[in-house]
Amino acid sequence: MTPRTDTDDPTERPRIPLSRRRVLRAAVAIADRDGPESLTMRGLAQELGVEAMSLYHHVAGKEAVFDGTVEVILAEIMAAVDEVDAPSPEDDWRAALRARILTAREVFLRHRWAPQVLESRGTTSPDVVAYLDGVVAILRAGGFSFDLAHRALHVLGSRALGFAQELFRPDGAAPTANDAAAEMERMAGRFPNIAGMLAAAVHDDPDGTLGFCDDQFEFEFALDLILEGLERRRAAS
Amino acid sequence: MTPRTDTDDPTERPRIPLSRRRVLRAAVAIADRDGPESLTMRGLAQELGVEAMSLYHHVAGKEAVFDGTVEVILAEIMAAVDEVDAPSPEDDWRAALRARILTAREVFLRHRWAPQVLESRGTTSPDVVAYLDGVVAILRAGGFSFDLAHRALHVLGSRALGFAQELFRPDGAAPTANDAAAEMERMAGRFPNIAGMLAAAVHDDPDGTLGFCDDQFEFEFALDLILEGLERRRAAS
DNA sequence: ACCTGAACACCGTTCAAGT
DNA sequence: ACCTGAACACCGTTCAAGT
Repeated sequence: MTPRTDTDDPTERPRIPLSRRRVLRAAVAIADRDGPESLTMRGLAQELGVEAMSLYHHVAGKEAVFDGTVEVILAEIMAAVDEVDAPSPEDDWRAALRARILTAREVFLRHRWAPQVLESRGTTSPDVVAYLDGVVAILRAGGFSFDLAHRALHVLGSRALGFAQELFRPDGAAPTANDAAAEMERMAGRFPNIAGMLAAAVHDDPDGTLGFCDDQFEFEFALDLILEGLERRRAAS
Repeated sequence: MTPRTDTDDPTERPRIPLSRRRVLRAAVAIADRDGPESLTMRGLAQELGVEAMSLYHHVAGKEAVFDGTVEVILAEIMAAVDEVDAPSPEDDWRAALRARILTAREVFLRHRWAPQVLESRGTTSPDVVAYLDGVVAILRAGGFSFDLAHRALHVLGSRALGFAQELFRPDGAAPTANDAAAEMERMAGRFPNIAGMLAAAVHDDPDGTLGFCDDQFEFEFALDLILEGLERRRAAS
């Protein structure tokens, strides 16, 4: 007898042995498709054609799986920032840092669930530290003291990794223009200033193709404002 | 027979009827004490001396409970900002906004779990919109166009509510000075720039009483940098 | 060494029944 | 109207057993 089994069924793929790497990649795939709240050990096992208990030979538990997905995302970021060609930080630290951050951002745009999972981790992963080490390297090359670089990390916060807290999230409701108009009417009473802001934005973009906010534009506006403030303090120091 | 039961046991408090308000206050109390991950419907019921199923007469389910805790926190913030006496925004929008934000921050410092729960809500609660309406009101009084006010909300992000993404969270490990030194040694190899930054910070604060970061100082530094950048753009507009 | 089935101790929630 | 007990359909995880 050959060691191969199930030869009668050609649809059965030869079994690839389970590994930590395969488990984590499957976890990222599930989060990409259904969101992180849909990630269960049983579902993850099913995705891999295996029983749930087999996972525990490769990861410590569910929390370790989430830690692992952050690892995968950060690795993707590190690979991306390594390839981008930006000005040397000695010549133009702002352009160098800007390029790094916007490159990292692209990865998070492909994995929109990742910020929430990253923030939910109790402790700072070494991969995040490694990424931030590169940020500090750029600042140092640009003439920052360690102290001012430290300030800079705090000012940037999650923006250093390319994402920002959005307090204003799309409602998802208001599918028709009429609903939107009714919603606006209601808001004008309770929230006159927000309503005025919304009206002004709609005026600038009458088709509303962008929705209320162009996230990329807002992100870059905020980033440039911060980089300018940091450069001002660096020059004064 | 009187309707009162259990008169034999004087420790049994007369039963206060359950209400949405009581349920949500108990939920906040549990989150304050044990963290939001420890909040379960069964535990919440026990805290209220009731069966789990009774809760469903006052809240739709667990997600509604979390929505409700955000409501409670935002109400606390609104009460706090109403009482603070700050410069009129017409005279000094920066001072007025700064005072509002630092007041909101105090509430989050009393409920450190709240940012994560607030961010986990899929949609923007009306209470957050009400708070931001006040922020926009200050900006408008300070001479901002609706458009620039919109930019400002995005730049501030969660900082408008008084909290910021901290990517660098205290490890909790390294309880002894020796452990910390060993940790530093290890970091110097993999993360030379972060390690240098850490060393510089320790040098400035040899007792290490503040830990690595003085959060309040960093928050205000970042806030002031942003307010300055916004004022510059307002003046130029 | 790697995988599994059955079981345990939890969850949120439904439902029919009590008062 | 408000509360409850039993039950259902899930979880993550342990353990002893298989190969």
